[in-house]
Amino acid sequence: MNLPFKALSDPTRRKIIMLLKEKDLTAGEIAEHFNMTKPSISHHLSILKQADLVSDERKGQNIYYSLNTTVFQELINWFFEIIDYNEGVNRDENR
Amino acid sequence: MNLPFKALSDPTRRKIIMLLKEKDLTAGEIAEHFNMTKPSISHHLSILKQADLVSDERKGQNIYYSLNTTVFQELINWFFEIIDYNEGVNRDENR
DNA sequence: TAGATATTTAGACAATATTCTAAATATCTA
DNA sequence: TAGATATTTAGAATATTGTCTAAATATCTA
Repeated sequence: MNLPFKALSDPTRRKIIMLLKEKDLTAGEIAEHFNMTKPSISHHLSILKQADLVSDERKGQNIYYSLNTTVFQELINWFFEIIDYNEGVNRDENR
Repeated sequence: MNLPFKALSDPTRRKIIMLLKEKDLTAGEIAEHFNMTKPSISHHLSILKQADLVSDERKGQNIYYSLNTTVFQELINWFFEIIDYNEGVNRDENR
């Protein structure tokens, strides 16, 4: 749970996530949205990948990035725990 | 939205949140749970406070810290947007 | 009011993170 | 296979963050 939180702590990476929410994009297309070099964006993508928040797939010369919703679900569960949301969720208290 | 994400990126601060989820605690009681000096914990508390994730209230010599669920709700909404959860939420698509 | 307790503030230092340029790797196409 | 395009890797510079010690502030009580 540490890597995803670290990954989300940077605004550039959160913006990348917002872009990928709309549709899958190549590393180059992502870079176009930022005032930053491609190696820097590549580094951010690598951190998102390590955190398992995105996945990548090469198609010819391009590498397409896409969102990995699984870890986001886990994060949402973490937050629910904080605010003690427990309707419909398996919890000892409900048994 | 930047401060809360930054605040949550540190494991010590997330552990503090987990402690406060159970009950309000003084700065000293919080510090007892960590292998770290009190000034360091105080600094972490200050970051959580700036991010509006916790609030503090002095009672005599002690300062009690407690969780501020509002910002957590906003964070959950941010995550819902990512995974495109939109039941019961006001969205253009539903109009 | 002096001393004890709880906590924060200030300032320094080391560890991490972000960004850059230059170079390397992978793939496509003429 | 040579050159073009897309992307990553390596390494360095700078900025930010986390932690510490020492000192300051606030409150309580004898």
